[in-house]
Amino acid sequence: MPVKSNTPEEEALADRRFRIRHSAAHLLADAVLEIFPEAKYAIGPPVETGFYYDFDISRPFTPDDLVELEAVMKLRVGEAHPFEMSSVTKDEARELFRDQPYKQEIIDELELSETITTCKHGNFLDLCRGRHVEATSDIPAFKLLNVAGAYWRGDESKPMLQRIYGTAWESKESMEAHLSQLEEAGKRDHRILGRDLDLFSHHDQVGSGLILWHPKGAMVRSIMENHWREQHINRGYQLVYSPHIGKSSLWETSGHLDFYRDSMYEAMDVEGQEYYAKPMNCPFHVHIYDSEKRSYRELPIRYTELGTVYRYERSGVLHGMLRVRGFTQDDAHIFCMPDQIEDEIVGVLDFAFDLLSAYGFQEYEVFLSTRPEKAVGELDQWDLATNSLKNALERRDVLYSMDEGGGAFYGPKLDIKVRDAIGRSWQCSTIQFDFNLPERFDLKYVGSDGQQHRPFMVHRALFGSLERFFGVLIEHYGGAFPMWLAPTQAILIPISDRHIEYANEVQRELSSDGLRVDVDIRNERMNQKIRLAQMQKIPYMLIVGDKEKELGGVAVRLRSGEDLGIIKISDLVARIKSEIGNRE
RNA sequence: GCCACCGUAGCUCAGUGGCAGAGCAGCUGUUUCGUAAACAGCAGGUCUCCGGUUCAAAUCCGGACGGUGGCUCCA
Repeated sequence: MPVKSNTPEEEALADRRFRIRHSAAHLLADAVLEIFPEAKYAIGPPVETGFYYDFDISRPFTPDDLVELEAVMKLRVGEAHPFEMSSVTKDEARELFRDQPYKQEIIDELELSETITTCKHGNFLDLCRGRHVEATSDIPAFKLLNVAGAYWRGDESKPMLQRIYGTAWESKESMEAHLSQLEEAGKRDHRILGRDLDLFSHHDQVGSGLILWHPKGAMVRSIMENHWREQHINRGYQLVYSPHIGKSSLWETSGHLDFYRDSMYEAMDVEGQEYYAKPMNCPFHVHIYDSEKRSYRELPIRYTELGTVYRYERSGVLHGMLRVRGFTQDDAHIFCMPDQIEDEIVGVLDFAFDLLSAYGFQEYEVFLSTRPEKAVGELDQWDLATNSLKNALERRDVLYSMDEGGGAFYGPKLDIKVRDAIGRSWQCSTIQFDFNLPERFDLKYVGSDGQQHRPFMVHRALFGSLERFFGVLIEHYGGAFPMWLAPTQAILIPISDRHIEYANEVQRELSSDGLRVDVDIRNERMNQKIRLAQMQKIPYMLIVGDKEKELGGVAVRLRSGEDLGIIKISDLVARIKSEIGNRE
């Protein structure tokens, strides 16, 4: 279920790539200094599929500069300079990099006990802790890709540097494969498919980060929602609904106005009272819990809602459906007793993997985040919660990575990332403990001992948000939704006008079986109709002409291009229904 | 928000100071066709918006809004 750990061969390749990319970064800095001697160089690490290097330079780099820089780098590869590491003292390092303020800053932060190492190739020297290839000639393939601004140390109060991104590989073939994967990812871009398939749009006049769901996108969403709702009811969740706004006192009690205000929209005045658009659903669910005295016999209580929230996101971070300002979380809050926690977590894990696998996700990465420095709640509660997360993962044999100190201030959490059809990871599900809200709202239940107790509270979302998950799905499927999700499952293509009547007849029959079927009655040739259906990625094209009408069937073409020949209507219905049932 | 780039018809894009363009999509007609684009005609624009320079601005300058790639943050 989760991704497997690496074999020794994979580890060796990863190490080689690290060295190649790190070395390529040195070549880049070398080239930049050659062409722009006044440039200050900052840092240049290897990253997942390449490397980057940050520079402070009087004018931004242009695409033409990249071409020139690449040429210098190629020259260095040809010159076959060895990479030579040496150790220096802190004072020597300061002297070597006396004109380089960013290097000085790094040197200042190094402990005295640490060995400071430098790396030299040709005339270029960099502060560097190492792992390179032998010589500049050992970089078989690289390419500079783009330029972007990046804050020094990722801190927006610090100066903005110019970052050059590149990619580097152990062979030309691997690089070509990577570049064509980028191209493939480009073709799957949900923003483009969203328009081409008429799924959703944005409009200037509506506002950035706000989605308009068109009928086809809304059809897919409503199928997802129905399936989701059914699953939740089966698993003992209770559906709730809550409003989109709430009074300031609610957000004061919840603490959102203290801790989350930057992400909330300004208050609106209603008869002298301040109301806020909700950035989260939890305070409402908490009040439903608190609407009567709760007994231990009622627990666990699981409330769930497709709750639409509004969060202020800075304009630069908005991205299609993946990062928006108004979105619908598939939220749930579980209230339970300490001894129920572990089973609840196991239940959520099973649910998450089950739901995600319905969408064709088979590989996951799981991250467990523990207590940060600043946190609320008792230590023993944190331990109990963290251990129950660990135990649940172990009971289900799920491999996971630890993110020590990466939890929220109010509780530890589990995040699940899915791996999509072309190998990219997307954060979806999250399971978070909350020691803060039960305290702030003074939540209680009466235990078997007749005493008042504080319940544990767990937030969880499986899709994360419908907008984001839908965007991921579009890219995962490349727009070709499986039968159960396809907004149009089949399209009838009459060969000439005289076949329209029969096509309509077949459509009525298929529709009465609950299938989503259109008829292309445009005055166009069959080829044109097939072309449109192909581009719309409709699973089944049903061609009807004289032969089909006579035999009482349809000629079936799949979007893969496969021609199934003439099939009887009843057989077709059975076939489609079986695909829907299997979520193929 | 910050850095860079971009904004011309529904979409993709030409047009570097002198009459606003093409392909696809749309509409009308002709055609009635066997597995990825029939043919013809028509229509479609405040060149994102506001201001400035100029005899003259899609084009040059400033600002706003929107988008793209990153940074920070995150569902």
